[in-house]
Amino acid sequence: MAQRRKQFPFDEFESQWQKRWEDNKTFSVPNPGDEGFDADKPKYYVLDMFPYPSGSGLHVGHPEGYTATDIITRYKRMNGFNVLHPMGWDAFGLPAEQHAIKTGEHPAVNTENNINNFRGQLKRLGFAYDWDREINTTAPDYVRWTQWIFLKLYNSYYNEETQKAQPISELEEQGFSREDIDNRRLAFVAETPVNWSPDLGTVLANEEVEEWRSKGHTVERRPLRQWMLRITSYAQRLIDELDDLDWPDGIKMLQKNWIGRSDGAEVAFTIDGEKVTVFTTRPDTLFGATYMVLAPEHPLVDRISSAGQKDEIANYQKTCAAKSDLERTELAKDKSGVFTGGFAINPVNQEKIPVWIADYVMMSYGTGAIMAVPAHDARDNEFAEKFGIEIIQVVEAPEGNEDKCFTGNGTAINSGFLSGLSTSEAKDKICAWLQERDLGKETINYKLRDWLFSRQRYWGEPFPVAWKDGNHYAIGEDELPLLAPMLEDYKPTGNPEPTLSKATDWVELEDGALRETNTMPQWAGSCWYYLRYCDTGNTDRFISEEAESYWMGKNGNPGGVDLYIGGTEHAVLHLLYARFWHKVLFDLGYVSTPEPFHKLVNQGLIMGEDGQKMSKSRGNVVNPDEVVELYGADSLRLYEMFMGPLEQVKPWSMKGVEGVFRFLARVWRLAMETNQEGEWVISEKLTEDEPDKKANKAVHATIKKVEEDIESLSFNTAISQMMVCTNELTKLDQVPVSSVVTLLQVLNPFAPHLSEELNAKLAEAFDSVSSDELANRAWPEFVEEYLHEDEIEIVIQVNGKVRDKISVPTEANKDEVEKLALESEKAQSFIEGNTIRKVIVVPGRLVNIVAN
RNA sequence: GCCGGUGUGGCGGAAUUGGUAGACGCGCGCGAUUCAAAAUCGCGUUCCUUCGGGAGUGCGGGUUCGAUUCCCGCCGCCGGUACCA
Repeated sequence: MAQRRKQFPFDEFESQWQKRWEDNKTFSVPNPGDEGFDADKPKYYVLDMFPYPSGSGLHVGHPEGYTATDIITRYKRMNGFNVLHPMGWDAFGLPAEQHAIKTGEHPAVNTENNINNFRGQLKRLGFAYDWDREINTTAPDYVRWTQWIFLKLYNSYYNEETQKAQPISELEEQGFSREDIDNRRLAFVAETPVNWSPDLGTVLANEEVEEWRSKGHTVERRPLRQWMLRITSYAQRLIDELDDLDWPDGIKMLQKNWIGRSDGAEVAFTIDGEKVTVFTTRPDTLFGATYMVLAPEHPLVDRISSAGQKDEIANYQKTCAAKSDLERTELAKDKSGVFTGGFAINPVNQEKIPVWIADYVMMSYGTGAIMAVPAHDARDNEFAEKFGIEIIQVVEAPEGNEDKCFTGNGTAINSGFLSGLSTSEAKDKICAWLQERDLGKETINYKLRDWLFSRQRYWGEPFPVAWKDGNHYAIGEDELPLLAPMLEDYKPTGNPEPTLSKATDWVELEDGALRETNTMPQWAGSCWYYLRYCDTGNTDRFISEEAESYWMGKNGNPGGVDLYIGGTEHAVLHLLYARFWHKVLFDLGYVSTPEPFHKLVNQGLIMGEDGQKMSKSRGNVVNPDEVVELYGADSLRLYEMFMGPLEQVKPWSMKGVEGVFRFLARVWRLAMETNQEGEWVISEKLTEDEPDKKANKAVHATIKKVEEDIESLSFNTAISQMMVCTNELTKLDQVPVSSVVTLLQVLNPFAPHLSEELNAKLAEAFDSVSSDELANRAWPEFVEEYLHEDEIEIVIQVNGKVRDKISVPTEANKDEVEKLALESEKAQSFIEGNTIRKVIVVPGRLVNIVAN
């Protein structure tokens, strides 16, 4: 069977250019102090979310973001920036460990294989990464600094007065006890109810639970002693400091909601002389509190429940404890609860109200106790109706509101000294009243919990910590990295005992101390990788001061990573964790900005050809390798950028790939044609004559448009403009070489292989064409004059409807245009019989004649 | 439920501060080239039409000389979150 001739020989030249870039280190960028570093150039740091090198290799979603950053990288380089554009591997993770359990092969081996595969795939797409800066989170020289940063967290506390992290040694100097100090570390041990997954053999962070559950794993709540990171101290800063970031509003909102600030008050009730504090966001409704609810796990439940209720209470507590979170929320829409037999005194009116326990109140939020105001809270209302508890209205809704249970702002009624006040006035007044009597105070609560940081897996960074006599202590920085030992058997223990505990030789230290056997979660490595890229090989520091200050510093910029592109799935995980670590490092003086990522862009998901999410089971997965094989890397890159707006979700189309492939072939044929023997030779149509007006206009309009579109990340419209330009040039009988080369220059960031290849071929044939690589040249400047038209088309509307189009000199003034428009016969035929009321002239666009 | 996003031809998608709706690409149709096909090139392609025009950007209103764009009220789809007091 005859081989179908390729429209252009991408399979021959793409790999050659890739090799050349690699051999010449075309995209390596020196650091301050290095040879070849040009301090006069401004810096630009473009970052991709680095991939987890899975066994299945790259999918089409990866090149979407990576091509976008690649275009920016190449474009910024051409515009005189020192561009940092690195790539690496987020390589700790469960699949490699599962593989080890199955085969007995060390996870590092499997990880290495996967990385080699990923690297090869990325290189075949021609990305302009500085491969000298490649990092791997599992490499000892990386683990070393992850552990080092952990020790910074361990050895710091949050000073509430200065609102920043400070060295723990300050507390030692102030004579705090060991226990107090340990309780204030940013990395600390606590026994709390955690998310334990028996089949994964590890605990999970709140942020991770949903993901694993959706993959079919069970997750249950269980009290365990674990390492935690005090992210809650940063809750307010993590909200406030979002303001100056150039992030999508949606992502900011997601983070804010996740952190979940609510403003309210704590109010002290008394039960049998025992003080019980509740948290409420509506202290103004205190007069409407008709019962109180404690969380089933509330420590006071035992003491206050009456003898007659004890059994029922105990039963209910047992049922709740056995329920998973899922059952307690999604499945249990119905309210349940038990009366304790106890009564609480409402401080504002001394009313005795019944105290219940119910699982709609969570021990982990607020104080684990609420005052229930069934008239103005939907949940309390439902509960009160079910159990027949009194409902007292204390807020009058504004006119027109008919809600059965009004939860908005209104006017206080039946509320003693608050009656008649607006909700916000009443809040202020009651808070002041409570505060005066020492019965309560204004409080802010956050949904955010401290970050559960330990895992029971093998394939993660060990904690640089050991235990002796029940106390933990940090191992010396000089002992880092602390690497996990080889194991015969990587199987989880099946209970919360970490896998590493099997390595008894490793665990037991000479002085009788025992190593911590938990490991860090996969997030640890990604919390600071963007810093390591700045100074990859540094063996003295995680990042040098000079490198940090140049790449991450302000230098007249907003500071931090200038552009960060990745998927939305990390909105509340990686992006929140990394911001937290960065702020700690900032407080301790290691980095120069409070935020790591100045501008964030989320690329939209690429769906399958059927419009469904790509998945193996649906059989709609597109393999990028196959696309490269059939159409070349440039086609894949170009297609993914042409599909639609970067941030939008969009379906794949193989026909669409063919479309951009055809476009590239047209560009190719602008410069090349086949001779009698069927070989590619320089096109006869090319000329070294000066481009005429038409050619200049086409090319310079393209420079302008592509430039604007790259700046706004509107790659799809930039490509469409280049298509227009190519079509225009193709139509010419004589094609000016200089015009073609300029088109190749603006196309280069998008389709680097083809554009370089053609430029090289043209350079051989024409003296006027430089043989310098396009990648190293300056971005062309468009000439405004070439864009100028002598005549422009003006639309003539009558009563807002287009009736005619006329050509007028560009310089024509309003009156002239109006005059010409009124002379239009077509327009007149529509005006006939009516009087002209008004004529609107929009210069350069249209004339609208209003007549009736 | 709440929060966010989104809705434009047969399809992916374009449209400066409100100013020619449908750029560009796909698909489709017709033609050229060819022994034939592929590839390529050219033309056409929102719908309706009595060929004068008329309608049209999820639906219903409003502001305006003029609305895909601004305002009010609905509806659909996608994502996040879910008893957070």
